[in-house]
Amino acid sequence: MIEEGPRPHLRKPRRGDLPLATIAELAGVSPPTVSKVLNGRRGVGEQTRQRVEALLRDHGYRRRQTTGAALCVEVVFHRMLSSIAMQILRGVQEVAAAHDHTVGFTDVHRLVSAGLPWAEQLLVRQPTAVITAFALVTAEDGERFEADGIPLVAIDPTGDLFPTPAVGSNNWSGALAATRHLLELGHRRIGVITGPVRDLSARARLDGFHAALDYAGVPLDQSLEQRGVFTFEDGRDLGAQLLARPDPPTAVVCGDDLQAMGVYAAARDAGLRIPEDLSVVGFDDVEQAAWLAPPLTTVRQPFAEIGATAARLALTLADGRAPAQERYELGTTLVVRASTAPPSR
Amino acid sequence: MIEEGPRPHLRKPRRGDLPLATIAELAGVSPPTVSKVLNGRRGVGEQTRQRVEALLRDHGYRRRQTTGAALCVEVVFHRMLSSIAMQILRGVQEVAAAHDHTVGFTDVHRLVSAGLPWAEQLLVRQPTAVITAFALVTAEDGERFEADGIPLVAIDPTGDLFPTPAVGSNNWSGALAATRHLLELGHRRIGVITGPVRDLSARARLDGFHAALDYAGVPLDQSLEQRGVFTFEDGRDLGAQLLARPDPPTAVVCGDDLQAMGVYAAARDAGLRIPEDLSVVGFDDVEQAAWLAPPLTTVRQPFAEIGATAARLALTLADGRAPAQERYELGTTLVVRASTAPPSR
DNA sequence: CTGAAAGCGCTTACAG
DNA sequence: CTGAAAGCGCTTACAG
Repeated sequence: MIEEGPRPHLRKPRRGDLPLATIAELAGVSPPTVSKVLNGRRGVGEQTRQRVEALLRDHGYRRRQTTGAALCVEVVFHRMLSSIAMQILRGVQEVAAAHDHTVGFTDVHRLVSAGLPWAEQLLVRQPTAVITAFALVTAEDGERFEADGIPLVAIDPTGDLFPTPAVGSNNWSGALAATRHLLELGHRRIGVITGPVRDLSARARLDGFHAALDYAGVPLDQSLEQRGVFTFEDGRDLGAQLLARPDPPTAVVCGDDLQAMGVYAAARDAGLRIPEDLSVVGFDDVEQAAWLAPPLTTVRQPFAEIGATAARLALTLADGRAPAQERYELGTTLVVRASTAPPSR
Repeated sequence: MIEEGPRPHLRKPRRGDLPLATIAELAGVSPPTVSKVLNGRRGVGEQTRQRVEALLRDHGYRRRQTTGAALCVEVVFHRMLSSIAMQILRGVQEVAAAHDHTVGFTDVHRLVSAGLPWAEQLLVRQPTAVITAFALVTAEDGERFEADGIPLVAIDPTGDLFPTPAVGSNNWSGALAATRHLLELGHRRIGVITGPVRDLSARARLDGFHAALDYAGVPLDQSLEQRGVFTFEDGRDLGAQLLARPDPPTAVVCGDDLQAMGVYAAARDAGLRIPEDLSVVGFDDVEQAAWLAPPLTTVRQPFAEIGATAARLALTLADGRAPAQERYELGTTLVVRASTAPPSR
């Protein structure tokens, strides 16, 4: 790095641009006196203190000479649905604040899309710990953090290719509960729209769906299974395909709430009423789920608690202590609202 | 603060717990050699380097001895609607990253509710700048940051009681455009649901609404004006009151999209179709607005650009440069979707 | 309250 | 590649 002199347009150079001795000279006092003022020590005359303080401020000096890295937990997202990301951030923040840490936020979407090394950015800052809430963490990324002694905790990781501490929720059980709910209502032709099944969470949900059918002795109809990504558009388009079949399903289990909203749109376009003509179940329980018409039956993930657990785990590891466990899978809850009813046929 | 010795349960003491000279002794080398390794200088044998690196790592030392405060822009929220907060954060982050800054996130809801001084938390961290995206900043808060030389930029501030640099959007024009759109469709009985009119933004929207009626020569009917807060529930409840009137409005202008969603619910409950029986206009253009049935006509606020502008302003001030202006009001856009149509009567 | 002197921890420049 | 010596910037302990 090239050493730059103070840039002329700066009124306030960064702290340290001028040695403390120069400040002392400018103030007409000795270096020890400036040092005392800077560190809030007693034993400096009020006038002297004010003169020195003004100079320190003008030159960008700040109280509390922090010598260590920032006490900060970094959370990394990759274009996660905003309301979910926010809940996770709140959970992280609550725990971090209790440990005198602040929370840093990064959305690495563009970096990752461009194939750039997102980890470097975070390493420069040297946070106490890093929590990733997106899937694309490689073993190499993990090693970079390991080498710097910064613990990395993954929220809902795609793969378990390398042994990162991780926090997620019980996707399999959630999908099982959702599907059982439909079976108990009497549905037998149940469609499913999944997220990318390479993701552990999407795969676990699909498996839970299959398991419920299996337990109930309902044969699996592969033609009622649609795979897509976690978007409104895929819910709408794949939902429309299911509903356009000669023998359409009477209910649809969705990979997440966004897809469920898409299915609502597809049902409207097909002239079907929910839940009279079609039952719909989502996954996540985002805030809007309760505001839909009809309010959406869905599987709640405890996002704030996931964030809080990830933060606790990360800070425990940063402390060099052994955590109770390195992998947490928090419970999901079926929230029954008005989008599910017995089939009319 | 009491000086603590290293806690026995810590495997990795914080950097600086041990002087570099001790590491040198443990490694059987001289302090200069350790210094070279620590700073990545050349001229150290490979074996020596590895031995020293291992020791440094074990004792929590980290490369890049950062002596300054973290290069970080802090964004402070107060329970802001998550999808909006996220868009703002993304805008801030883009600009911050371009200036080698990271973004810190704080939701001060609990602190503010408890009457605790939220500013102190941020001052400890000594960020380059602070951006507040909530209303409750007092002149005293402003002075605290001023005293520490940390610029404070407010997003969409409630009041202009003290002269903080601020970034918002043109609420008045937006509401004017929304109301004109309804007038052009032929509506004459137009209801309005507002946010707390103490807030500048809510007040500006109400004034824009009034102005549009005024220009069109449509007399103002005070009984069609409902005041509440920016929530789904208030939209639903106040919307229901409007619709229950003997002479209900044929259209409703809402304070934000959340209230508009509430009005959708109220219309459903009243057996009214949107837009055939009732036109609805929102404000904000949150992501879900396009997914509603019918998709919501609303006024878009450029949240990401607001965040980016706030970050640019904050970093310019932190640099000690004079910004082009200290107050920015970005343009809003009417997005016409399917929730508005000519009145049936 | 104030500062000359000593000290601390790290880095730099240079000799081997 | 390595380290004794000098140096730098700040702080501490103490004398006035």
